[in-house]
Amino acid sequence: MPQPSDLLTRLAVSTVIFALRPDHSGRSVLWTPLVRRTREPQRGYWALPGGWLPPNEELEVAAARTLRATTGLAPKYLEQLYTFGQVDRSPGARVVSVVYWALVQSDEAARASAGPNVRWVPADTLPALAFDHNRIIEYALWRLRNKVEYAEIAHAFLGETFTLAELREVYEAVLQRSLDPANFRRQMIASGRLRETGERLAGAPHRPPRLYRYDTSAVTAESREPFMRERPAS
Amino acid sequence: MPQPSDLLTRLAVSTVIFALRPDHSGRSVLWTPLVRRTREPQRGYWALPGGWLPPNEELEVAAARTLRATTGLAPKYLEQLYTFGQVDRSPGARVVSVVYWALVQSDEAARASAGPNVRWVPADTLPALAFDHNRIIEYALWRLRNKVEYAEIAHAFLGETFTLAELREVYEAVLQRSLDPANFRRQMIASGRLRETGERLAGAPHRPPRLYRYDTSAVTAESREPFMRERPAS
DNA sequence: TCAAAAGTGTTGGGGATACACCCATGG
DNA sequence: CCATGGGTGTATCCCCAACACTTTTGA
Repeated sequence: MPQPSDLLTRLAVSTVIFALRPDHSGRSVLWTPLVRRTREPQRGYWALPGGWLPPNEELEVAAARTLRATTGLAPKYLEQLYTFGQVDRSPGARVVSVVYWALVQSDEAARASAGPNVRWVPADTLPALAFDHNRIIEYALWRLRNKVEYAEIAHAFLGETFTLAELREVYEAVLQRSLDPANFRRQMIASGRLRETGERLAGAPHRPPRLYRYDTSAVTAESREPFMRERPAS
Repeated sequence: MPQPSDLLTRLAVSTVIFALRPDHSGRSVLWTPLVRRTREPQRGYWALPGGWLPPNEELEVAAARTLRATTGLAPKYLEQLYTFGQVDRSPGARVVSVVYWALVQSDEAARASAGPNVRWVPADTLPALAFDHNRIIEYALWRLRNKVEYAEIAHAFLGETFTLAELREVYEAVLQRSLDPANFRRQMIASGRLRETGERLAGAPHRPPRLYRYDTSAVTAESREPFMRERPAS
C-alpha cells in the first residue's frame, strides 16, 4: 500500500504554549516560549517547540513531551489546534505539522527553564519566525480568545485555588479589555463550576477575597466536546 | 533530518461528506457516502472516502479530489475537521489521518454517482465501519450541528437561490428540531447576509415565497475564521 | 371561498451591561 | 478613619421565544 513517493513527506508535531506574565508595565499579557533552530533549514530563526512524530507515540503525548522538554512544565490544558500541510511551507521537503496548543500555570511559567536556545516572548508582538509559525501562533491566539468566551479554560492559567479577581485578570489579559467586576462575579457563579473553598486570601490592605476552586465534575455531558480530557497526557 | 523509524508512519487524508436527502418517511435527513474497502486491512468494511496524501498535493485539494472521485461532486463547503493519529487505530501500521468535512448541494447529491463500492447512508444510523471511522463521523456530526448554530453554512446544502422555507428545512434537518417560521425569518434577515433576488417561487397552491441569495461579501473581517475560503479547492 | 404557507405584529422573560452602593480589612 | 478592592442590589436594554394575526396564492 505504501508508495515510494510518500517517503518524501514528513510528519511533525509542534505546540503553541501560552502563559500569562507581566509585561514591562506590570500588566499581565500572554507569553509564549520559542526555540532557536540549530539546524537548516531556517537555522538561527526562532520557531515553535516540536519535533518529528515518533512512530509509537500518541500525537498528544508528543505535544506534551516537547512542551516539557522546552519549558520543564506540564500543560494544564492541551488541545489539537490544526494540521498545517502547505506543500511549500518548509523549503526542501514536504512537512506536515500537527499543531497543538497548551495553557500552562502562570506562576510555574515564571520559573520555567530557559536557556540560550529557549526564549519567552509576548505572543502579540512576535519577531519574524521560521516557516509559517507566525501564522500558526496568530491562529492559536484567535482560538484561545474565542474559546475563553464560551468554554471554561481560563482557570488553566491559575493554580488550584484562586480569587475571582485573579480569574478576572486572566480574562482581561486574554481578551484585552477590562471587565466589570460585579458582572464578572455573577457570570462565573452562574456557570456553576466554581466551588468555594471556605478560605480567604489575607494580607492585602482591604477586604480579603474568597478563594475558589474549579469543579471539573460540574461539566455536563452535553456541553463537553469530543476528545477533551480533563488531565492532558504528560 | 529524517530518521529511519519515521518511515513507518503513513499520512492519509479522508473526508466526511454530508448532504440532505429525504429518508423513508420523506423528511430531510443527513446522508453521507461511504466506500467499500477492497483491500486489507478491514477488507469488505465500509469506510470514509480518502487515500494516501500525494507529496505534491495540498491537504485540502486531496480532500476535494477524493470527494469528487467518490461522488462526482464539488464541495460547497470544505473544512479541516481533526487529525486522528492513535497508534493502534489501524492494524499493522501507524496511520495518521487528516480528516476534512464537506457539505454538498443536496439536489446534486440526489443524482450523485454510486456503485457497488459507493453507498450513501443516513449519518445518524451508521453500520459498523472500518477503523475508527464511526467516531470520526460522530465528531463531524457534532461539529456540523454546533457550527450551524453560530456560522452561516446552511446555504451550502442549497442551490444559488432558495426560499426561507428551504433554508429553514436545512436547519431543522441538521438540528433535528422544528423552528418557528416567523422567528427564523427575522433571524436570517437580521444576519444581513441574505439578499432578495426580487423573484418568487410560483407553482404551489399558496402564497409564493421570495427567493434569496447568500451574500458572501457581507462577511465581516472580524467574524471570519482564519483559513476559511469562500470557494473551496476543487 | 377555502386551505395553506408566507409574512407581520406584539408581548413577555432571561441574560447582559451599567452603575450605585455597602462591606471588611490593613495601614 | 480612610483608602481600596470585595461583594450586593437594581434599573435598563436587547435578543429571543411564543403566538396571534394578516396576506396571497392555486385549486
